[in-house]
Amino acid sequence: MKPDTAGEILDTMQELIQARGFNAISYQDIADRVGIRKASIHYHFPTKFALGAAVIGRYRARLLEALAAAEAGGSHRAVLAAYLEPFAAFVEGGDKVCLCGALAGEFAALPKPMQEQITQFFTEQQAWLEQLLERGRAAGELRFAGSPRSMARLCFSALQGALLVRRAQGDGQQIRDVIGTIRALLLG
Amino acid sequence: MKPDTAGEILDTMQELIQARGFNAISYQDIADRVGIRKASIHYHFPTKFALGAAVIGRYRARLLEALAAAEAGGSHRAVLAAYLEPFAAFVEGGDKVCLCGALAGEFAALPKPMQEQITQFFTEQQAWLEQLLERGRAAGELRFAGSPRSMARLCFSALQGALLVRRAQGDGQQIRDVIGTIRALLLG
DNA sequence: GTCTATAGGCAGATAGAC
DNA sequence: GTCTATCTGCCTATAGAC
Repeated sequence: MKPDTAGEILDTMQELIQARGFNAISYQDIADRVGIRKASIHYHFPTKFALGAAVIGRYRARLLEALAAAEAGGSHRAVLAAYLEPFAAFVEGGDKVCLCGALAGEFAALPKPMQEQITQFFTEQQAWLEQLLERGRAAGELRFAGSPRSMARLCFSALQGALLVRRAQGDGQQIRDVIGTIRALLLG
Repeated sequence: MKPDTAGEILDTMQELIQARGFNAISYQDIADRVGIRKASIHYHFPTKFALGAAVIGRYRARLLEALAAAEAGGSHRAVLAAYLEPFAAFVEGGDKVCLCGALAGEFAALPKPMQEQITQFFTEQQAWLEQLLERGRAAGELRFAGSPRSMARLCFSALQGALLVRRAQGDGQQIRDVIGTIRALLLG
C-alpha cells in the first residue's frame, strides 16, 4: 500500500519546508509523519542537505511540466490565465508559500547545491513568463508598458511576495488582489 | 566605547536573520560577532524568542519613523520617491532581504508573539502605502487603475518578492526593474 | 554585566542486526 | 529497507563566582 517511502519522505519534507522553512525541520519530524524511524530516512537520502536538494529538484521539474501544460492552452490570454490559476489555489491550500520563496529567506544558511537549485528555479520561471509576455504582446493579446523582462520580474516578484504576506496576515484577499491587478495590468 | 551591548546584540541578530533566517542562528554566532560569551546574551534577552521579538519591534518602529520622515517630503510624488529609494539601496547593501520577509518564510516555526509582530508590520506598511496612493490619486499626482488597496498590495508584494528573488539570483537588476516598473505604473 | 561551568535535550549521522 | 542502539556535537538556558 505504500511502496514509495522515498516519495512520502519528499512529500513530507516539502510540506514542512513550505510551512516552517528548512532549518526548523528535524528528521524526527519527518519520521513521525511518515511512520518510520528517523534512521531509515538516511537509507533514502544520505544527508538532510541531499534531501533538501532532491525536494527542490522535484519541485522544479513539476512546475516546468505545469508551464508546458499551460502552454497547450491555446491563446496567450488563456495561457496567462492557466499560469495564474494555481496561485489562486494557494488561498484555499492552507498557509503555504512557494517552496523556493521559503528557502530564499534562508539562502545564506544553505549549501551551494541547494542555492544553485533555487537560483535556477527563479531564473527559469521568470524566463518563461518573459517569453509569454513578449509573444502575447507581439500577438496583440497582451498590452503593457516597458520591456517584457521588467514586467515579468514585476509580476513574478509580486506573486512570490503575495504568498509571503498573505500567510503572515492570514488574508486570502492579498493574493486575489495581486492576481486581479496583474491580470488587469496585462490585459490592458 | 561600547556602552550599548544590548544594541549590538540587536544589530547582530537582525543582520543574521536577514541573511540566514531565524532558525539557523545560534547564540554562539551572536556572541562571536559581538565579542562576548553566549551566556551574557541571556542577561539582556532572556530567551532567543524574546530577542527575536525585540528585533522585530525595533525594526517596525524604525520603519514607521522612516515613513513619517518620507511624508515630510512635500508632494505625493516626492513621498513616493522617498519611499522607494531605500529599496534601491538594498542593491548595494549585500544580499539582505526585509527582516519580516525572511521571517515570513519560517512563520509556522515561530512563537505567537513574533508572528503577531510580523503580521502587524505587513499590515501597517501596506496601510501606509494605500493611503499614499489614495491621496496621491485624489491630488492628481498619481494615476493607476483599480483600488488604492489592490495597487498597494501589488506594489508592496512586488518589493518584498524582488528582495527575495534578487538574493537568490545575485542580480541587482531585479530590484531596479521592479522599482522602475512600479514608478511607471503609478506616475502613469 | 560578564564570566566559567554545566545541565539537559535534541540534532544529524553511523553501525550492524534482522 | 527498516530497525535498535549509539556516537558526537551543538543547542538554549541556568547557576553562581567575580
